Amino acid sequence: MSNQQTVTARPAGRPRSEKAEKAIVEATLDLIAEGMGVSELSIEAIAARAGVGKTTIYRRWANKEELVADALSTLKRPVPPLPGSSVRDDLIALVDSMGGDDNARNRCVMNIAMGEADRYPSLMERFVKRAIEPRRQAVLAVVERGIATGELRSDLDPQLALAMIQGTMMYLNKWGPGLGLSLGPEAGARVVDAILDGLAP
Amino acid sequence: MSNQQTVTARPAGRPRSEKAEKAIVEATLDLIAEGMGVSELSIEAIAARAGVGKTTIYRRWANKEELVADALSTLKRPVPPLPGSSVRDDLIALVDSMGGDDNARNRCVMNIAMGEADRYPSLMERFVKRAIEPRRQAVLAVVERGIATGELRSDLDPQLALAMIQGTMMYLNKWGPGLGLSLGPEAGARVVDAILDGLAP
Amino acid sequence: MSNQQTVTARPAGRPRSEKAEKAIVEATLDLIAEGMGVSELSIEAIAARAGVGKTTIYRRWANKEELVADALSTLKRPVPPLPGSSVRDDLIALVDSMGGDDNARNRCVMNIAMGEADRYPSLMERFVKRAIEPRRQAVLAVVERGIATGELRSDLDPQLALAMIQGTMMYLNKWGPGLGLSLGPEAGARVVDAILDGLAP
Amino acid sequence: MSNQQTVTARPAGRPRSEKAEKAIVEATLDLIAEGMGVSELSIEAIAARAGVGKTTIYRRWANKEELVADALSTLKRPVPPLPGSSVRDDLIALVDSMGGDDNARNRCVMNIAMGEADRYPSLMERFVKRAIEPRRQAVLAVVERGIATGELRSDLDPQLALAMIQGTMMYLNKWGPGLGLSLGPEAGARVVDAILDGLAP
DNA sequence: TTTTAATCGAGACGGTACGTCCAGTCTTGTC
DNA sequence: GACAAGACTGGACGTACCGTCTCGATTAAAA
Repeated sequence: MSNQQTVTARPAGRPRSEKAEKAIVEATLDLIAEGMGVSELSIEAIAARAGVGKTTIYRRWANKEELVADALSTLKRPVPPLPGSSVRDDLIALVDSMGGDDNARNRCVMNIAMGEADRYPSLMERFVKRAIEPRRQAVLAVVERGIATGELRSDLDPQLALAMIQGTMMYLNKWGPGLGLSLGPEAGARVVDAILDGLAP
Repeated sequence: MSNQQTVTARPAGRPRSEKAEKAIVEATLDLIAEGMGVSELSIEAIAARAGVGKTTIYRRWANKEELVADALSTLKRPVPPLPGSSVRDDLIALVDSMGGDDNARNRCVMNIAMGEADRYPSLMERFVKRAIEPRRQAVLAVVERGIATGELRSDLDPQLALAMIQGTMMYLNKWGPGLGLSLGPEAGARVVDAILDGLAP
Repeated sequence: MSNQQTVTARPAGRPRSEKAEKAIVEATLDLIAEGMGVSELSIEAIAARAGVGKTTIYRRWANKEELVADALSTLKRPVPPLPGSSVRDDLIALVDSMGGDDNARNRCVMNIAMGEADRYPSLMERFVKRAIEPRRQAVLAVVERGIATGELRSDLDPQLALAMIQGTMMYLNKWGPGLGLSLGPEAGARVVDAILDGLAP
Repeated sequence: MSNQQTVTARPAGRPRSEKAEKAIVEATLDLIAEGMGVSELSIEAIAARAGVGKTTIYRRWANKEELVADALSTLKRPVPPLPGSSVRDDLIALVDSMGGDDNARNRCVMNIAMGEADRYPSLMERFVKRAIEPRRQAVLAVVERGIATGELRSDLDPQLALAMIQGTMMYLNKWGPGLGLSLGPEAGARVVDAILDGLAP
């Protein structure tokens, strides 16, 4: 008689609440944004803030790191569209998109997360894969195209170029404010020019 | 006549044991080196490892961060002696001294610490002051001297140059190994040359 | 219609484990019986002995006194059945039941507890209410019945009589052994007779 | 030659300060009188209150019990002078002297001490010897004299009589207030008469 | 007068237990 | 079954005292 059969068999029982999931992720990001570091973060605090039982969290994530990694992934900024007019313009676009974030919470969370990333192996792994790697690939592509078009030196090691570009950006991101160097909208061009031209006269 | 007067009057009571202090710091570094992150680190474990009462720790440091900051400070690598022959040689010396550390434990601890640093405000502050800032000053001095002697472009923003040099080094330090770029002895020159010459042909 | 309503609504969440509660009380009594005084008793030792987390203890009792008071209450010896044949027989029954306790642990615990009782106000209060007062009431009833039936002097102050009976018993209980006066089975009658007849010829 | 010889050779070095000793005992009694039980009492608190180093306490007493026992001994009330006119008068004098104490602190301390006494073996032993036993001997002497003079029954067991007298007094001392029975000046006679006459008509 | 030696106060030492907090798991009744 | 609520064991937290141990400074008899 009843041979009703879905392809991906919907499991019996009450389905998991998407609302709860969203509330948990939001609560996690809120708490991080409020200055709570990843290790100060407590599952209990997240559950309370999200109005959710601890079980509901542990049913979805094995531990805090998994949860935080997932939560941060929801913030990953997509690589910005590149004008493509020149290597310089593309890099400026990338630098600018890195520095500014309209959403204060997101920037705050990203900064905190970056700092803690390498203490939490699985967080690191996931976070790198979803948020860092795509950006790296984009920069790498620009560099390689530049070498091909002759805009960049032909003997350049792409990885080293990458290190210069991203390292400088990250350094400024982290220490810049304390040095009177902000990554404001007009600063992108200056930074990119310095990298392109080098220090020697 | 005898108005002899000690400058800093020794406080009453039994003086604090330097041996205990040393044991605590060593235990802390050992545990960090064994892979225990700063937040996994427990005062009780440190006390047990050091063969010391918890009180003896709390008498000296208000909390874990203070202790870790102090412990890390004992590892601060001195800025290497600079040859002074040229900006290039000086920078190579600085880059090389950053990459390598004979003591495996120290390198391990430093790496872990750097990663966690900005999650612990006071740790950060102290650590920066004692271990980062001296190095920054050294690089800055080299850059400024280079501008003065004409070895570097005269229109260079010293802070921006700093960001390029240190940012690149830190990036390579952190991500380099995973990219096939090690900061080995011969690599220093390549990196410094790339920075000095820039990416443009 | 269906306005069915339980009087005391069962609270949400997992109910407290009766097994744990029992284990805690037993562990407490065991430790006291093993000679540990109330103040030597440590919550940690109780938790370990009971195989229970400290939290589980603190969830139920605010502090050591509350726990000990409750634990002792479980030992309260019921007032023995009184023959009722005469005041003398009833008092002998009461005196006898006080002296002997088949359960060595219980006697030990009671003795220790009695000694410490008045140092712990709340312990005292609870312990008196549950273990002392019923006995007092029983003696008082016997005395008052004796006055009514003419077995005791009609001008007797019942409270004073009570003091004589129980004070003498307690004194013997505490100091008797050191004076060659035990409250053995045959002794009850002698004591009661002395109290009834007075010291005067 | 040097035949100089003191009987009790005064030891070399600075003699112990009597002032410190007195201050320690006073501080101990003060703290007990302020409601601190013997086990709540801390050596550190005593030292602080007495303005004395902990060493100075431990040099004189091996532990808290020894100190408390000694401190209480300084409060021992002497057995009152007995009129000697009759057993009844003597007992009344004894009962009265037990109930009242001009010094509120002393009474308070005694009450607390009595309650805790048997939890601290050495305290108990010393306290009994110095404060309880003399009184017991006095009562015993009165009883034995009474038997000899015929004021008391000739077949009386002196120890049992003792138990009745002191047990009743102690019971009233402890529980009396809560029962509306105080050991005030006029009450002594009533109590003694009840004991002497017995409960039977 | 100068030792010499035991005392003093202060306070650090290695420990034990405190009462709190949270992790990660388990157990209810309801949806 | 998933859900919230909340109990469970376990373990680190930072505090308070324990009884012991240095310290430099007194203090008084012996040399």
